[in-house]
Amino acid sequence: MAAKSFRDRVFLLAKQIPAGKVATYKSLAIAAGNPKAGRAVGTIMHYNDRKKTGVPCHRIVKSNGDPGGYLHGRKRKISLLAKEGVFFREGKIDLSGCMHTFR
DNA sequence: GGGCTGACACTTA
DNA sequence: CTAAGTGCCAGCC
Repeated sequence: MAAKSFRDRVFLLAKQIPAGKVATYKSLAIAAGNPKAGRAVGTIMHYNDRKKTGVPCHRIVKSNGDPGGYLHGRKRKISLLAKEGVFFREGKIDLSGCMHTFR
């Protein structure tokens, strides 16, 4: 029962992200196999929340360090990340020390 | 099956 | 540096 769609791969990768770390939509898209599917990753997350998939979608941020969006509210996402140990830089996420690398 | 939408990324001004 | 526009992809109706 291998992954069927892009969506499945993205979720599996997102689940691998440990607390206190974050991955960019771009990184996820690349890890999933499509470096240009950054927008698709965001779309997928929007139609699938943590309650349904069990994926910590709040750990996914934009490539420029911006928190991006969240179906519960961007502020909620920032709060969760901060509690998990992610460092923030003037409202932006410190990717320099929290960017998770897939392998 | 086709068309619209969208939690992005990149380039140019 | 910021702002705006364009291009990309997958998912959903």
